[in-house]
Amino acid sequence: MVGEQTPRYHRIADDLRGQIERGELKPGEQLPTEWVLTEQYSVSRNTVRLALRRLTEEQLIVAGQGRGSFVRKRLPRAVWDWSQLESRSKHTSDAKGDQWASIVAESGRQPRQEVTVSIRRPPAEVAQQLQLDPETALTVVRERVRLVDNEPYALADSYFPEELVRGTPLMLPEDVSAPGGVLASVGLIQSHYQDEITVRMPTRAETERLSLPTATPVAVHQRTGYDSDGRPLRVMITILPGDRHVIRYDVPAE
Amino acid sequence: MVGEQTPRYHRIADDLRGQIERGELKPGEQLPTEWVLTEQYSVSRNTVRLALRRLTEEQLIVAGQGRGSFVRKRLPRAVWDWSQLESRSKHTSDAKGDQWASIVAESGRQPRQEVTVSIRRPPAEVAQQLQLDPETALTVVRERVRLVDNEPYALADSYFPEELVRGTPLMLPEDVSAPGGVLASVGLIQSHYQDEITVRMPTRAETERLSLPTATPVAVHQRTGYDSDGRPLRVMITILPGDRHVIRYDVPAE
DNA sequence: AAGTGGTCTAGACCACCCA
DNA sequence: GGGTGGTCTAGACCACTTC
Repeated sequence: MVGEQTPRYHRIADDLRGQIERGELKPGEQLPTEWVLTEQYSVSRNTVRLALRRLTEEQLIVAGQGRGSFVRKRLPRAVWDWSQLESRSKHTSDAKGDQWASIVAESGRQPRQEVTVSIRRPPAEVAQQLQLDPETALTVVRERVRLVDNEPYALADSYFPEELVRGTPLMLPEDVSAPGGVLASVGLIQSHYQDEITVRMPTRAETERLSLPTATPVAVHQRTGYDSDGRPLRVMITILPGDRHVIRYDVPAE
Repeated sequence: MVGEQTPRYHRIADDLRGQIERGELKPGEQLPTEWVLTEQYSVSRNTVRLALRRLTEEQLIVAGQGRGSFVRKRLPRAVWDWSQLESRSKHTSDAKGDQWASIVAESGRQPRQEVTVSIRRPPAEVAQQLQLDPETALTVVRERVRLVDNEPYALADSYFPEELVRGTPLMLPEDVSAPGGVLASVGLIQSHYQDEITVRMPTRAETERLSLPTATPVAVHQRTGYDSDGRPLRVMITILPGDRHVIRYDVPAE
């Protein structure tokens, strides 16, 4: 009853995927319930669930306990231009808030940030980037949840060496975005960034904080800012859900 | 028998994850078989499989039919510096091959590329980037599989407007990497790139071509090259498995 | 041939959402 | 309260790897 060429749940997934791609199942529309699919395909419920899991992993559907499974709405992705973000000249016309908030506001949606500030020993990776001793050094950590229309959109955690920002407004749990970045407001000028982007599945904590659908990968964007002497001033780690973001860079060829 | 606070398979996954993180299960080591885990935790095999699937999605283990489940070896990720890649000045000492091949060779491993060339109508997204009519335009497509020690590592597909490269060596299915990039060798100078990075789960075709473990996300890196007049010359789309790569950029702050 | 993970069945109760 | 997906059981046979 089992061994054909391809597993049954593959073929069920292929069939449903085709219906979605051909538009017979439209974005936002509810799929048949698992029980109905069980009857339609004459298989057990577990087999149906394997097929649905496959589609979930492909970002085609989302399931909610007690609600049903739905064809996923493809939101337009937000574009973050990291070669422009935090550029001083781009902020002359917009002294309040950062580029992210501006972009969101322009598209008619409500940006908001929740900020918490603490002083902590940094994670090993951050300590290395900041050239600090991971055993003894302290960092001021600004953890931000960026929300659009009250939906969590990204996590952005910044780490500053504690000695650099002691006694500055950076240590207040408020939105201190400013022209040239928050560091410029306390007299520290970043002249150069190094960005590193990695891709992975989210941790469970990130899944919760970002309300991520199952099997949504995230980009981890780590930006280290240096002053003109090459001294690291800050590490910012941004968690960008893959379904909501495009990362852009403009690069001169020489 | 069921409803505690957290599902059983969560706690089994947490337990095994802890063993891996504490080093009690070492990279490369085989996990107990599903049958043994069934007895150890006094649960059914399906519950064990749910726990193992969780760890698979977190990239901690890999399973092979007929072989067993193993703690994943964390390969050092390859760093691609896209603000340096294809820079002409960086190639003076290395006339043969691109920066990617150089980096791999320096780490003592064998780089190799498989190239196939065809002339095709471009996908809609590429046509838009190249400012071509998707109905009529033709592009020369160079599809590359980049391998390290004969293991597939990344896919890199380049699209050139057919009229720009007609009759040049670009249309030969050989490795034509050259100082300043392949386009420079036929007299076309890219003065500026626009890069866009997105994150998603791989398609089934990509999973096969890259031999990806289950639930490995990929970064899609799309680079559009422009000449000094702002005319697009090329689109390169690179598929980077998340477990093997770091994308790096150096960005001047102003 | 033995052992492993992959697929599949036919049930059951639980947790959550919505009318 | 009724319906949905989430978790779980106790079996079975298949496909692949290894010996």
